[in-house]
Amino acid sequence: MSSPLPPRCEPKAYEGHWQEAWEGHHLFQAPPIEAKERHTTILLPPPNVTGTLTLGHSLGGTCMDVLARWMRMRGVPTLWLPGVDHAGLATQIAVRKALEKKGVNPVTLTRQELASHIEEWKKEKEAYIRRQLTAHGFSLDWTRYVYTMDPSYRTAVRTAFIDLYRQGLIYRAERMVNWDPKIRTAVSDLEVIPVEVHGKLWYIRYPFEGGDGSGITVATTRPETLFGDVAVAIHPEDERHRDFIGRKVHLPLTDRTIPVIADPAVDRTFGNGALKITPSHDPADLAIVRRHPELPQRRDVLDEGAHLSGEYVPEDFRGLNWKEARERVVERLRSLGLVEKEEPHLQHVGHSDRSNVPIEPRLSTQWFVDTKAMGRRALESVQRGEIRIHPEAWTKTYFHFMEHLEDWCISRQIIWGHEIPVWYCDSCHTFDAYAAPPPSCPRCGATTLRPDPDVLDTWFSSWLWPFATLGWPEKTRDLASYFPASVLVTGSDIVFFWVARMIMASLTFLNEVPFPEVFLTGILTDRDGRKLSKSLGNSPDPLEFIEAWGADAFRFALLFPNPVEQSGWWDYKRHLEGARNFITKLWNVVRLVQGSLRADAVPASLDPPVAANLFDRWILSRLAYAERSVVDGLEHYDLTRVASTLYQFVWHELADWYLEAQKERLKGLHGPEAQQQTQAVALFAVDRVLHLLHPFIPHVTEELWHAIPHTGEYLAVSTWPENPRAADLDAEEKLAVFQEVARGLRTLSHEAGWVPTDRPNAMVSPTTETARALLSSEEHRRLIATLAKVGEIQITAETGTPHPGMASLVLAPAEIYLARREGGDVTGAAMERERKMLEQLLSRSLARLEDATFREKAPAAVRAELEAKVAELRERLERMARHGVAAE
RNA sequence: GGGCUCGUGGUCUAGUGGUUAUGACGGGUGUCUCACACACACCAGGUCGCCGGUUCGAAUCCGGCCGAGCCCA
Repeated sequence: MSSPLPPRCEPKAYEGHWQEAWEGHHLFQAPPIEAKERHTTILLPPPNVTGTLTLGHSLGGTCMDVLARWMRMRGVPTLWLPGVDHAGLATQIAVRKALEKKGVNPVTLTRQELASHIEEWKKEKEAYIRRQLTAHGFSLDWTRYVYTMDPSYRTAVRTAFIDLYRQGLIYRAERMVNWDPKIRTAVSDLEVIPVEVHGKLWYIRYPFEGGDGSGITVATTRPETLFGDVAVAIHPEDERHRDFIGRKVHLPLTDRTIPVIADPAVDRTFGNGALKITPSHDPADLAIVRRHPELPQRRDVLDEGAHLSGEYVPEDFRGLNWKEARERVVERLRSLGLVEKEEPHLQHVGHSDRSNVPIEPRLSTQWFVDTKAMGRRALESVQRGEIRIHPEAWTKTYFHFMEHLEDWCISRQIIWGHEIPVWYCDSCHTFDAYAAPPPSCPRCGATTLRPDPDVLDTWFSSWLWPFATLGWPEKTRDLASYFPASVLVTGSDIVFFWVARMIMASLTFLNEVPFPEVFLTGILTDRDGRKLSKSLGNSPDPLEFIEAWGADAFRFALLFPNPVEQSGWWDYKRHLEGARNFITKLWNVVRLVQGSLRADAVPASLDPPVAANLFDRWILSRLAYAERSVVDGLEHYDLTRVASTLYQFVWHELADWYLEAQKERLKGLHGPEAQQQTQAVALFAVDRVLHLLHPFIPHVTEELWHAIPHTGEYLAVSTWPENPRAADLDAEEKLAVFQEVARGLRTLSHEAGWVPTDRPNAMVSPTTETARALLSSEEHRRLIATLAKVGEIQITAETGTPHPGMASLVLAPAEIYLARREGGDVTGAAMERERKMLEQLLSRSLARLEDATFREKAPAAVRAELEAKVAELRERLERMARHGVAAE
């Protein structure tokens, strides 16, 4: 027999204890299994070691833990593998910032020194992240922990690169790339965020060569790039400028002339319809010069840090950053009278996701992945249903993205990351990819090979996550048994960054989709709608919530009452209080049952005990319904619905009605036999509900399970109930009547101004067979009286009769009467409310029934149903009328 | 500019052709009833964004409008 539960639920008293016990007993270690054996693998998106976990991680992690624990309880070998991502650029930036704060100038550090600072940072964050994950109670297999820079993971990255390179799917090329001038690296298309900027549009006159000062006026938002202009372009059919085609204009502030050309890509509605062409600093301009081979194809005037530089820039402008340069250029043009007008201009300027500075389009030599073929396969695998995305609406977005996929720029000019495994030979001017540093050039034998100085985009390592974590390219046992994964749960913000690329990688390297199901959660934001992030400093630390409310309440609060897919502001207080209150309710439910157990109480078995009375039958029926609903919800990843079902069941069925009704029997007030029977059913219900809730709130359920009779060591690995039982409709119908009568009496009592201790006497006259049978039981009558806080309930066969001195209410199954309070007035408000509603309903129903087309076209069943309803309403209203509540 | 979502009581939300429109929070009133005031009981609060269509019947299906959000240019 267990010791009594403390009156209050104190998560701190047991959460850590169970976390240690679970891990100490290796409950979450995935067992070795055969290649095709049934299993569940859940992919934990590896958090970045850049920082620590945010609420978004808590949400996703909770969803995953629910699935993992559920499957484990069903006896399925389950792998949920933890790990962290080195997050190259993000981490490098974070460490540099931290160093600057400490007064260290990161620029003075060598590559090695900076790397060791980053390594130190990583160790610290890694430990904290692990603490955070553990504190949530996540059932991760820590024996398989992976870091994306582990030696084996390095091998995977290198193998993937070389493989694609050999197939010609990775290539090196000079392209217009998105250049981050602050960090001085290329970034991929996905890392460019369009930002609305209130800029200006300058109208600048480019005078005709040798002319009278007249010229063509171009409109530009970037006057500082003027030195890189190679032409002025107009639309070939633009009447305003057509005559100028072929003429030359003087490029202001220089001694050069450039031609006026015609190109259909020019937007006639922008400015005056004349466009300055700067091929080195604008992708659209580059496209135009490619169609005009007679023009210079390249004329760089901005360096890697977005400063004016190079031979085309006049001496006194060199070295200015783009902002200063813009001012200086405009000023000079103005003094020359070449600025015709300037107007405010709202534009979208691409900003770097990482450093938040405007992206400079820049011609640069980079490494790319050719995504055409793999993108197509990844698209088709979803089209064919080999991968299903939830919520389904995302499928369309995925298709749209995959249909417009561009090649992926994977080289980054930073130090933190996986090196590009390519070496250059300066003597024979060749390069190649190698698995290990080559001692000499295989072509010319030179021993002075130079490694590529760049590193790979972090996503080039994380896209291998589903299999690199299992040992690929080695043919490991884990890879054979636990790949592919069963499900991926992640935020909808990385569908393109990560999900799409993992699908491409798995199809490319293993010829298989990485997971059949993708479950996307919403993105939690702050009150202003900004995504929670460590760098913005707007994300609370999950540990704070766990500390204050307990891990279980925190987990439950993330899933309930709002749907997991919902993005937006998470109302902490409201959610956490609700979850805590629910857990307290559960605690007290178990405490009541446990506190009244007889010494002979035995653990619940898998089969339900024999029901001794109506309430037993009813709760077993409701429990069976809850179980079916929970399994159905879990199978459809509808975790919020499951949480809600369990909330309703525990609170409003088990606690509010079953335990209230059975309390006396449970406590032995009706003899040992009744007590024993009731306790068997109560224990069964409690045992079941603890199982059902365990995936959601593992700690408190484990704690409570150990406080009641149980078999087995841990609830975490106890057997999930899988024997669906049918509903007991007869019991449900009877209980509905029971509840209606009890509620009616409460309403009357409250209305008459009675307080619970008054116990006014009541009278009930049943009007249906069910009600008559139900109320013929002395025990039922007594229970209704107890639950409704009334005194004696007298049964009368008389109906439709007002009793002097009593307030009455006409319900469907019965008419109820309650003694009036001395001096209290009886308004009859409840009856009046009811009557109004019924009359409304009646007139609406009659209108439909009298409609000729309805009678002609509606199905017979619908008609019959409506007719029955009308008859019932009429009958009830008539009885009400006899109670003195006349129809208007 | 293109694409995708979504508009249901004060707030959040369930509900894909016939229901007395679900629940939670919040609000009001009463109660410390021996598991729980982190509770119990009762009550108030909705023309389901607007207009039109389909249908015997629309919160639900279709079209338009208005509004909000997300993604991609």
